[in-house]
Amino acid sequence: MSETVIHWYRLDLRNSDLPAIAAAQRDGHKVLPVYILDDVAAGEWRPGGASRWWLHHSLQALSKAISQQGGRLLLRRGDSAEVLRELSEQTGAQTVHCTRRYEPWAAEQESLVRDKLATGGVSLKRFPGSLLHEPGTVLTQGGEPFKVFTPFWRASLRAQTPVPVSHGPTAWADFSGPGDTIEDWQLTPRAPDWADGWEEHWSPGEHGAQEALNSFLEAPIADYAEGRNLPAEALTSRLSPHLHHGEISPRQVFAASEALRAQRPDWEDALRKFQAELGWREFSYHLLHFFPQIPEAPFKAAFSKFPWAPNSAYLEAWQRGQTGYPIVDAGMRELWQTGYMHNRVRMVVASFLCKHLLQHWRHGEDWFWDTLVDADLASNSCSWQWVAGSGADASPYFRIFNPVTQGEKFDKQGEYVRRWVPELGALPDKYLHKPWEAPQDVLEAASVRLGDNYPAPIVDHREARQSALESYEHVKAESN
DNA sequence: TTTTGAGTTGTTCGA
DNA sequence: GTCGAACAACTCAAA
Repeated sequence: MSETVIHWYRLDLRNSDLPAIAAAQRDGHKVLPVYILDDVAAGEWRPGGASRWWLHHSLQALSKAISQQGGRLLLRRGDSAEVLRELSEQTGAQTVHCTRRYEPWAAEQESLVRDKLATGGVSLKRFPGSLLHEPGTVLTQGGEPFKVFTPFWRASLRAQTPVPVSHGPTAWADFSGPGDTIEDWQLTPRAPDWADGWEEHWSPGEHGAQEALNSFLEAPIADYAEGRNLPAEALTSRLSPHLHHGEISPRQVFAASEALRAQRPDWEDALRKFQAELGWREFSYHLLHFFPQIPEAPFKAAFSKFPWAPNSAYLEAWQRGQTGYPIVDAGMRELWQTGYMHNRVRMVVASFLCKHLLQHWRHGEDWFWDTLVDADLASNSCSWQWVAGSGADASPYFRIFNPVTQGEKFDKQGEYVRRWVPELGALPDKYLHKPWEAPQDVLEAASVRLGDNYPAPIVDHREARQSALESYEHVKAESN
């Protein structure tokens, strides 16, 4: 008689390349799938608004896929350890499987669950599945964690090539006990529904993830090396929310890119660059594992003395896309309207918040956490620290993005700015990224009234750059 | 242990 | 308009 194993779904919302499920199949067990909404355990880092919208749709997709295979995804809310204990009691399951997570709170949660289950003689088995290499397996020759990306990624590429595990259809267990419906959880916004229309931008779920990968590798990859910097173009993979929720695994993405690399030597450069983006995700998780303070405190201690200049009006102008710098405002509005922002623009807006406005990177981290559909603790916190200069292998302090130059370089025709900042739509290209330099008659012809229907720049670039450089001098003095 | 080479994504200035 | 150098010095990783 086959045993029942509980699969505790978390950020592994798929049914392929899932070692935890593969193991249950191998042993001939039936699988009872459960997802538990446990906001208390996650605390401050429970999913933000945009992520909850994604989670809602991703769980719907997973639930549908499992039903089509004759199973039922059980939804429960509450303390994970308690829910799992109760379920194992009700079903007689001796084992709970899960895919390992690496956030400090989640690692802690796994220990608590393991201990609680153990009191009833039930064991928790944790499996890999969300990374190419488990943290701790890629180390320097001295056995230390890498703190620089390039050597880390080179060592990762030298390590055994990660290959997806294949498994067949799962034998889902019957269970008729009570469960919530996804609607009960009210994960999507109402009044106002700020996510209205997002279904047009995204297809959450395993199927959507595979489609995104396939269509990316079919064509956009060819121009990726350069094209990935152009925010108006659809030349990035947009896989980040799928990867975050585990609808596709990095091993599947890596394997697909390796297969293509063997076929298309002319895409070598583009594919290597794309793989390196998976590398940054790996590096962030690796850093979070070894330095669990990263979401809260500067990686470089000297930065705890950085003279941030809190200013809620600046912060709010940035959040609302009202800084008067078109490329910054376009990015912040894309974020608010779609739950996403192009990578190039993320760097520009982040640099602007930290360096031009001298607002603490944690404000940016919090805002992105709430508004991004791909909000991921590891990537988000490591990337904010990278921009701020306080992180591992961080951007040098004197690297301060000029929002005008960035706009003119990567959004030459102004297509991106016009899409998200329509009030500037009629300005000629020449002034689109710096409307304050346009002659009065040009502004009038374009119906742009600075300080009225579009803000004047809230800070002067040259002055802001100067004071940022001076602030960093302060950090340097502190570290001596 | 010491030394050496290298380090995601930029900007500004002056020739 | 284009190009190279300076920016400022430090830490990391490997030889």
